[in-house]
Amino acid sequence: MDERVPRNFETLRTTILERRQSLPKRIAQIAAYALDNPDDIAFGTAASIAASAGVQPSTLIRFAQQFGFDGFTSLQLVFRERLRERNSSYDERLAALRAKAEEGAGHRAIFDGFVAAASTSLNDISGRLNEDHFEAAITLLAKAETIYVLAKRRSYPVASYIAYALGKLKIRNQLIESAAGLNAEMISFASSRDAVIAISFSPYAPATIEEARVISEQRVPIVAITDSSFSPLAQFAKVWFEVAEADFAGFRSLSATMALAMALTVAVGEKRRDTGGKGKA
Amino acid sequence: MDERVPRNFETLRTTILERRQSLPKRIAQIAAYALDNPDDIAFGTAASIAASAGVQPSTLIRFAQQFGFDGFTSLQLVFRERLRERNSSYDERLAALRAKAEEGAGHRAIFDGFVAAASTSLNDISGRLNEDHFEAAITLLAKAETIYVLAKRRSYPVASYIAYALGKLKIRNQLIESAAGLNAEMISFASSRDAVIAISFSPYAPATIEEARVISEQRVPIVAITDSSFSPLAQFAKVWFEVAEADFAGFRSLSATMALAMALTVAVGEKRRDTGGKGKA
DNA sequence: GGCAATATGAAATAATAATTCCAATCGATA
DNA sequence: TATCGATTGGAATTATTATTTCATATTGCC
Repeated sequence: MDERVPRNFETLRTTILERRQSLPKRIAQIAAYALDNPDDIAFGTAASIAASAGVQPSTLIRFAQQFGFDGFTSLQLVFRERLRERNSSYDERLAALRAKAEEGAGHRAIFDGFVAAASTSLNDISGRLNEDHFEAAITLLAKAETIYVLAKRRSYPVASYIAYALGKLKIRNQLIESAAGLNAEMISFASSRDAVIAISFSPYAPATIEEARVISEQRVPIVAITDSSFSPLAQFAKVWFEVAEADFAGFRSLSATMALAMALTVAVGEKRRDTGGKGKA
Repeated sequence: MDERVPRNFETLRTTILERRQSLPKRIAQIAAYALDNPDDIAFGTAASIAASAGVQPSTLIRFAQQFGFDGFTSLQLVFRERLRERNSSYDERLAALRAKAEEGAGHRAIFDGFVAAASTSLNDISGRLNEDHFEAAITLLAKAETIYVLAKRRSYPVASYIAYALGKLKIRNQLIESAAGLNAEMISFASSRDAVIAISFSPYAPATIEEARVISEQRVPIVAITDSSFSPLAQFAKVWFEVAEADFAGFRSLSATMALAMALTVAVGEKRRDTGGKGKA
């Protein structure tokens, strides 16, 4: 009999499929599990995998031996190698986009650069959102009578979209935008029954920070979206989110911030509907 | 001080980079190794990693503790999780996000939904951009003395970002935004030596359409970003782009539009620099 | 230059995990 | 249905690996 040890995942896979019919019941069970959950094999321990697959650890070892390995450990190496090698197509594509963009191949490259930056940012935030903070922010905002939205300059587009969406959801809101002197007055109306969404990224617009400070002194709770824990916004905020946006050509993406902002807004709208109407519960 | 344990790789990475300067020598050595060889951390044993990084295993554990983990094992989990996630292909991940979002599993699902919508839109536009149109638009805008930016409601955030970016690039521009009656007057100043970027999606804001009509009658060339060839904007435009944004919970993403807008803006800036300054060549 | 606090190395120990072993069960065959 | 060989479960054993400890070195500070 041909007693080659499958050195790579594909060979192993083929071998397993070939012999599938003639395998003992429990061994076949593991075989199926292994092909369905290769990541678990790569990371798990013999005991944990065996439990997930519904067999005994010893059976797992028999499975490995059946296919010419000398134990579970060497079988596992194949599954780990696979993970190392299989560089995700997504990241490759992104890297390619970025590379093309960076070598400056015309205007198309600029476009690719911005698409790549946006994708990267989204990808990033998707794994990074702190759910507790998210829930806390929603709860806080859902209770507010009026939601003030505070952002300048680069962050202003996000604020204006939040204001638009809040309006559509019939949630009372006030955009604090004007570069003129009306802000101070607007802010002075805010009370602890209201709430603020403040957005600012480095270099932080001084006006945003100052207004956030004033408003926090009025005991209005603040939800901040910013870019690091050292952000001056963070210290005034009840809840804050760290969003790392990738940049291109000196302009940072807004896609992650936008996605977070939209999610917050819609979630607040939903929560209000559930708890029956606006204002403090 | 807020001593959160970085639960995902990106957060950890950021934290490491932030503290890099203040870390003890050997710890820093491991930090560098970890960021350079994340796969090794994911798969190796404490001893093997320590050897590769040129330190003692105990130092590796101290490194983990320094960052809030209770030992090497829990640190390693972060590196493993990263591999797991990286490895699912882009489309798989998107599908998973969307599925989770659609089965309505709480607020987190809302967030996932918006991230998925944004990613989808970006993915879409990336393969779809017409390069000739793109070049034409850039040429047209680069020649303009003043670039007027025209958008309301949902599209307004994009317009405001364009205006911000144009400003940063020192390109004269005028945002036509006010809901009050000043727009007509503003528009009346525009001439054929200027240009317009107009953005509108169904349901098209009547004001945008009307203003586009008027301005096109003044022979001001228009670059439009809209959502279909039936868009009333398209008929007034010299060049127009079709952008299909995915939506979630009734709110469409803006990510593709944003990326296109940024690319246009920056490309125009670049073209102007190349052809020596602003205005008509 | 001396002292305290911090960092490091190396080995001992504790924990965890893989493997082996043996008894029990199952299944085919006569 | 009795029997043999193959298969399986579960605990015992062995191995590997993480963690702790403690002595030593280094650094920062007065």
